[in-house]
Amino acid sequence: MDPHLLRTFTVVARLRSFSAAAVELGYTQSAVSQQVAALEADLGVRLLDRRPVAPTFAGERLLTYAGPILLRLAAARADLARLTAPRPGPLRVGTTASAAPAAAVLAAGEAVAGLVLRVVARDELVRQVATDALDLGLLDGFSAPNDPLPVTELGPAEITAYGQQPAVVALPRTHPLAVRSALALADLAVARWIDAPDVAAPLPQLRAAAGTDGFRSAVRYDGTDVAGLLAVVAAGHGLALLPAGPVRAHPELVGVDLGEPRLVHRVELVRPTRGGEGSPDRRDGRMMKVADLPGG
Amino acid sequence: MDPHLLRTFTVVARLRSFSAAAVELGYTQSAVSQQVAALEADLGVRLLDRRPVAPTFAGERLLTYAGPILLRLAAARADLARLTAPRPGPLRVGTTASAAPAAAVLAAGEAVAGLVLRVVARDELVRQVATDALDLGLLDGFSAPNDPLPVTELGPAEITAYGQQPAVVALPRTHPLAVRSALALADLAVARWIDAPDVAAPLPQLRAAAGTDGFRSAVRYDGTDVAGLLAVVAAGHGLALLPAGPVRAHPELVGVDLGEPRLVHRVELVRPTRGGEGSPDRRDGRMMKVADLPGG
DNA sequence: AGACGTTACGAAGGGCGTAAACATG
DNA sequence: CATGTTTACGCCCTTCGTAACGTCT
Repeated sequence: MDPHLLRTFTVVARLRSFSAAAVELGYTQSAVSQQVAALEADLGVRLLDRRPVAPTFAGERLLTYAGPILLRLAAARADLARLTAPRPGPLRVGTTASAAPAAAVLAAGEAVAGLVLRVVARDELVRQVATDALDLGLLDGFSAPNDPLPVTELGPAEITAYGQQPAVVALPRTHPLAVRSALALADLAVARWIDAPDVAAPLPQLRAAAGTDGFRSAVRYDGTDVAGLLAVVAAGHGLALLPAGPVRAHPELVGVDLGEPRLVHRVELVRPTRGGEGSPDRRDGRMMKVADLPGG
Repeated sequence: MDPHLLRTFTVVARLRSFSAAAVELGYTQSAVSQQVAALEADLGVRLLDRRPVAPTFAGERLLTYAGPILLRLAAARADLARLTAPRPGPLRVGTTASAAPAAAVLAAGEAVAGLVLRVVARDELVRQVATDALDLGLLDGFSAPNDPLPVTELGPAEITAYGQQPAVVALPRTHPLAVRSALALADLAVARWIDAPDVAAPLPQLRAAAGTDGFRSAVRYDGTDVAGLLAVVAAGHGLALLPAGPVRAHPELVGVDLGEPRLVHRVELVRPTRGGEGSPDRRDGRMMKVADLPGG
């Protein structure tokens, strides 16, 4: 299973075309055809249906492996390259949207020879730090207090807690529950929620944390900015679990604390391991107490 | 970065000899030398010191990537092979030592055309299920209630909660704390502990969960059986955090519940994904409520 | 001198491109 | 018939083994 073939296969599957893949990869169409045939012969399974081109079931399955494998290969190469020649140029910091305020603070302290701040999606962030497209990443998410965020490990990367703040249920001031001082998550399962996976706590995670079904939503918010979502909540379209900071700063909203299970909004720092050897035991290193962040 | 070269490199690094690696891999010494040279040329770094043969710093680094990459490649191949031809023969169930009782129960229900029960280490278990050396695995560990155990993902494997039981602090009956009905983990940081990472909750995990240092130990227990460790605790060598079942069954020991942070002993079922496509969202699927197991 | 890794060289195999054949709508 | 994939074939490059050559103890 040559990574070369694997890569070609993934491109063909993505573009759903041998010829388009050939162009993207700089091969002839014939070569691509041969590579796919070779991979299929090696594995003894048909991976792609032709005309129209689409992955078979086995092909879909292989795709779930191929991505991580190719990513790790790239990460390994990038890591070794970093060891030999230190990169010149500005510090490239990546951040997920909701961690951007934390990134700004961090960058203010570190900025020396220029700075590039780039807002990227969660998966992209880890990928880019691993492949040396970023020097540093800030990742946000929701978890139990002092619990690490789930991050797919790609090699010896250091992931350290950077800060956390309480997560609160965002409610319009006029909402009947807005007067309460605390709310149990399970009691909110029947409420109407806004599905905003990139900003608020994802609804599946709420279901898991509460151990119940529910948390249904009629409104989906696909943006990455808090301000927009806050407006949607204020308009009464539904609830959302958000970092306390921005909710409390909004004039028309109330942020109500969660009783058990408590959740926090957490920011973690991702960076390539520098001095030490091997990957640190993530479980040990990350469940420590961390300073609470002030603003969102 | 051909996996072939990667594999050769890891073998040379492990055996610390080009010639021995050549024998193990079925190549000539010359070929091994050329492969290593090719890999070094490709990456632009010296990976091995010669005479004596030992990985350089960059080599050590590469080794941390190579293992997972080669494992995933093997897992992918095994997975696709499983899709095409269903394996004949007995059901091969692997289990970590402390999950063996659960495995026995499970096996009793499933046994049809023979059964092989194999006790293996934690890492081996996941590895063997991924590479189709096992059909099924039972994995144990300690975590917060209803929290998944941390398992390195190797592909679309289904990891489901199988059961859990409270974790208790094992104390000799004569111990001053044995009369308490519950104990806070943080208060036990100064006690003497037994370091038994394969049976009891690992001390680093306790430190992490309590958010404090401490949990020092003078005695280490390297076995995988609970009975032996229970005897060591009964002899007064120190404390250990263990599943409630076996502790309560021991005549000379008392098991005291934990206050916050509460911990449970958990058993999870690992098996290759059957019908569905892609890997299920682990975070969603696994934080569900699970039945409590009776015995340990 | 002996053990072990490297280098030189020739043979076999694999992989790519060109071009012709083939399938599908 | 047009578009797009596969097959045939020749060339080149890679990689292995044999064997001669360093080099360290």
